[in-house]
Amino acid sequence: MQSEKEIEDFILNGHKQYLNNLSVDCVIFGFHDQQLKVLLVRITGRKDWVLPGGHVNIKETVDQAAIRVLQQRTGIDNIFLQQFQVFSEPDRSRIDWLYKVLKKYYPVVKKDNWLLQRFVSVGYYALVEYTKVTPLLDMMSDASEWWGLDELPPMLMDHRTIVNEALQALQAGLNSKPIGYNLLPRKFTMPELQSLYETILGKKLDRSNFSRKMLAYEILKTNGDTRKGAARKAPFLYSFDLIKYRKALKEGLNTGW
Amino acid sequence: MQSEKEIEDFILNGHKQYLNNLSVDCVIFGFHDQQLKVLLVRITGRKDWVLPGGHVNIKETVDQAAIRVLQQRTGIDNIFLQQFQVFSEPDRSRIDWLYKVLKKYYPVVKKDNWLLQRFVSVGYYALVEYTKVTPLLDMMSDASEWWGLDELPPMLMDHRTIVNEALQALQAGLNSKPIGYNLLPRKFTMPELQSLYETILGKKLDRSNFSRKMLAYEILKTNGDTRKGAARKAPFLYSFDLIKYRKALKEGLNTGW
DNA sequence: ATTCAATGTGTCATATCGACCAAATTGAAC
DNA sequence: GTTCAATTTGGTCGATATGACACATTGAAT
Repeated sequence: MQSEKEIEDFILNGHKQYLNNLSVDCVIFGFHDQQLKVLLVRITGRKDWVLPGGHVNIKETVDQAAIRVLQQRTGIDNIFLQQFQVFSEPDRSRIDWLYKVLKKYYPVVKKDNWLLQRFVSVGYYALVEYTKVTPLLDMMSDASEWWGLDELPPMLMDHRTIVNEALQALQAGLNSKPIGYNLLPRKFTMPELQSLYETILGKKLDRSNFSRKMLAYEILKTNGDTRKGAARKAPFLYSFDLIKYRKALKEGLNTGW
Repeated sequence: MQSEKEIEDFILNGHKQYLNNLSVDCVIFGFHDQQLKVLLVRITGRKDWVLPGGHVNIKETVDQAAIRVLQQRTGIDNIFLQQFQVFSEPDRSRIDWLYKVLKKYYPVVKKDNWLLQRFVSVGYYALVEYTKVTPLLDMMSDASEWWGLDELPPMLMDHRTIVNEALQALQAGLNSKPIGYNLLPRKFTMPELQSLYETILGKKLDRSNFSRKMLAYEILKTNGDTRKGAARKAPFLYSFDLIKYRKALKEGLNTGW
């Protein structure tokens, strides 16, 4: 993926190719086993985890930088992502720590290296279909795994905060962003959709009423196929009617006024 | 406010004191004559207008930079402000244009000056009480005025876009941010509050139902004082019950779920 | 006294909500 | 094959909220 030579070049000459004080961090959400998960990365030889992130090329927008990072991490194109907040505490970068890590890879690195400056980070949350992701590594990381939101490992810098804020943004966008569409497989059952809503909102919803409401929006379509395989009634398979779905989201799925 | 010497120092040495690729732009909203207004600034000797903005000091957060800009522009402390989006098109900065303007002030400026780099800007919207604002100038601007949203003057770079996005963020936050509180004077009448809602939402609301609903939230308090001065029944003066108001906003003023 | 807008209250049809029940359907157990 | 358990799906119903009006009253200015 990245050669030693490329990394060396990145460390030494990255300041010419990337914006020097700006980075992106991505909270990648997936949904599995009725749980929201986030994809985290472990720095090679370290025990703490970080969010997948990266720098902004001088020729690209911040959104494009985030898309690039996500593509490199998950192997997926066309990921839904949403900018939600800028994180800019002057001392958020843990420069002393980063210096040690860098020095391990590239012993002659100097203290005035561009990577050891202060970085302001643009926070994104991304939604992916859990099963489609193959967590990928690069030379700076030796692990890339899904973690349940309730059992997150120790995370570096302010990354834990970023996850929390991302979750809030996700909750806030439930009725106006295509969250169901991007987090579920193309075909899904009503109970699966409900379970997604329940985990994001953190509360139980009435099964019967939920179904009625979703169907009333007319954003779902089905051809009558069912998901068999268990000793119970086989639930119908639905998929989103994208045209109507997008239209409905523009108005917002609920609120008056 | 700023001496020639200070400006010269800013141009020549600002790159040591401020982040080199990051700025803030503020859409300052006020409410007057039943209209939303934004405070714009005209560059000295130019006819186009820009949003009040500024650079981020290496020791401050982006929020603090925005607060500083707002304070310098309006003379008000404790302004409510809300980050809403990052603007990062690589060519948004109109560097050629900026070069000409700079050169006018400071003829020996060079093309590699830090101000002529690409800037990513964090967009904020701010809410102020219209009457409390005294638009202030600095040496780079020769006018600072309120403009109605329907009659904005030509604006430089992507600032018109930023205003549009800010308005959408404002609308989206109407039920969860203290918008009424920050845009209206401390005491206000029910018709004034309704008019604010109507202009932000861009539609008429039923008077009777609006009043009933607002009072039902129990976020308003009154001591029975009225606003006299017109040939009609004097409307009651209300103010927000901050404790209940904040609590209500946390839940959101409307939606189910 | 007259005018005018603000306010308070009421109604009424309709929509929505939440809670609950009944019917239908599936694989598994026997 | 029949029965059973689990779960989906659809229907009911009362309580509540909404939106659109109507009507009476108030109080300040002139």
